[in-house]
Amino acid sequence: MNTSQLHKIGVPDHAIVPAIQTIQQIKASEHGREINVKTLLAEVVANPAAFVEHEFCGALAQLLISEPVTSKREVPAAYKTWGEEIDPAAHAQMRTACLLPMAHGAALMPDAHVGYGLPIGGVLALENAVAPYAVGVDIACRMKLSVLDVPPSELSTNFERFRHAIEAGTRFGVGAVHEKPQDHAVLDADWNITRITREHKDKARRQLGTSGSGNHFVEFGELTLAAASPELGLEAGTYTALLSHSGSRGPGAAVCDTYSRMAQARLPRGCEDFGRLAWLSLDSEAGQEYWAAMNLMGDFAAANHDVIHRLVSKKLGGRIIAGVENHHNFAWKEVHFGRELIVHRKGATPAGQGVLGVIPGSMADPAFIVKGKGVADSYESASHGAGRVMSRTKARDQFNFSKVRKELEAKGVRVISAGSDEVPGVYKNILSVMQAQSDLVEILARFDPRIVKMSDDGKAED
DNA sequence: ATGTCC
Repeated sequence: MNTSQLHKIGVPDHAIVPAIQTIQQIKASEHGREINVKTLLAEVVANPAAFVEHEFCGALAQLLISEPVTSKREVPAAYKTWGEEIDPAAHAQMRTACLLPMAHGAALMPDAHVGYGLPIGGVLALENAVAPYAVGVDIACRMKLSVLDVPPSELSTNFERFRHAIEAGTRFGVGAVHEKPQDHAVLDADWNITRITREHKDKARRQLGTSGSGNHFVEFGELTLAAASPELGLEAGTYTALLSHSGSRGPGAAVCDTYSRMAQARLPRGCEDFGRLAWLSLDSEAGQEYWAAMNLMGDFAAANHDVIHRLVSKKLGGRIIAGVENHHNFAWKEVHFGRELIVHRKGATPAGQGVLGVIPGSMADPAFIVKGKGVADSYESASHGAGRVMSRTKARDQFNFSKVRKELEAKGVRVISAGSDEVPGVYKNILSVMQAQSDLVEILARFDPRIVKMSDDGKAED
């Protein structure tokens, strides 16, 4: 039996080596070949007390019984909150996260709402451990904005040209792929670092350049700079820009699922009820594997946006003259308060001193290019958007998209497609959210959406 | 947010 088979029958990390030694002793013994070691070890794991006198399994059983209890923190780590009117359930999730044994601290962004394990809009700093659901299902869900050398006046006069560029350049929906697979250097990376990335490489190839579902979008809009920006390399003025919101699609979801299951199965005694907040030590093999796979998914998600922008700008016949991009579901090794920490941002924008990012509002409201101020208490983070105020199911009951579409057209926003669960009314006011984090980020430019495409299957969660 | 092997 190998390590992963032993994990599968419930042998904890610290008992793997003794378990292998036990198997070797059994196999070397007189009747060893007649014994089904897998069944035997499973019985020992299930009820170690019954095996303490066992000829071969006694030592292993004793080790399993004396398995140390890992204590939750007695007092939760502190976290600071930006913004008002955050769901008490999101605060409850954050307090639970702050009880993790290796929690250093956390922060809640003004767009926070309930998610699996950690709230979306949550920042969590752990010591030497990574929690897959504190990164999120969509590993490296991210934003990319490209400024194009196309006059912005075209946005209102030439809808068909922009619509065609989006429709031809990307694909929407759960499971969406490009019929003609695209290529990118990320496919030359080593996808054999883990079994799950190896098995998803072909799907990654087919999904390069796709936008998925839920809150993901591709849109054209008008970018306004009130002043020249040396950071962006642009003069004051208005520009046509392309903005996309997508992530690591199927491969990233598979990585999260695989390693979160593994982490949950290995929660130590005393910590079983952390559920989806389960973590992997970076000293463990599984932790190292997740870290490597997560980083590959970061590169894949960036490549995904690269391909979207390459294809859409080519179909449009425009040239990219400037741009900004950032992950907002990811974990980084960073130094804060003089310590190296694993900073998880799940629906949070990196906002270190001088770091650029994009924070979108909704299809009817502006997105902002921001520059971080490096505030320590937020672990140098900001929100990743406006934040939902309404569940998707409630939104689908409450809104009729064809009616909303007309209202949006009156405001100068043309929607190619979208679901009723993504109408502007399901989001907080982005201007209030930006106000609530004005100490965290400075606004460099404003992007007003004009031509929007989202998935219309409206089934996914963010 | 994903895809249909808990």
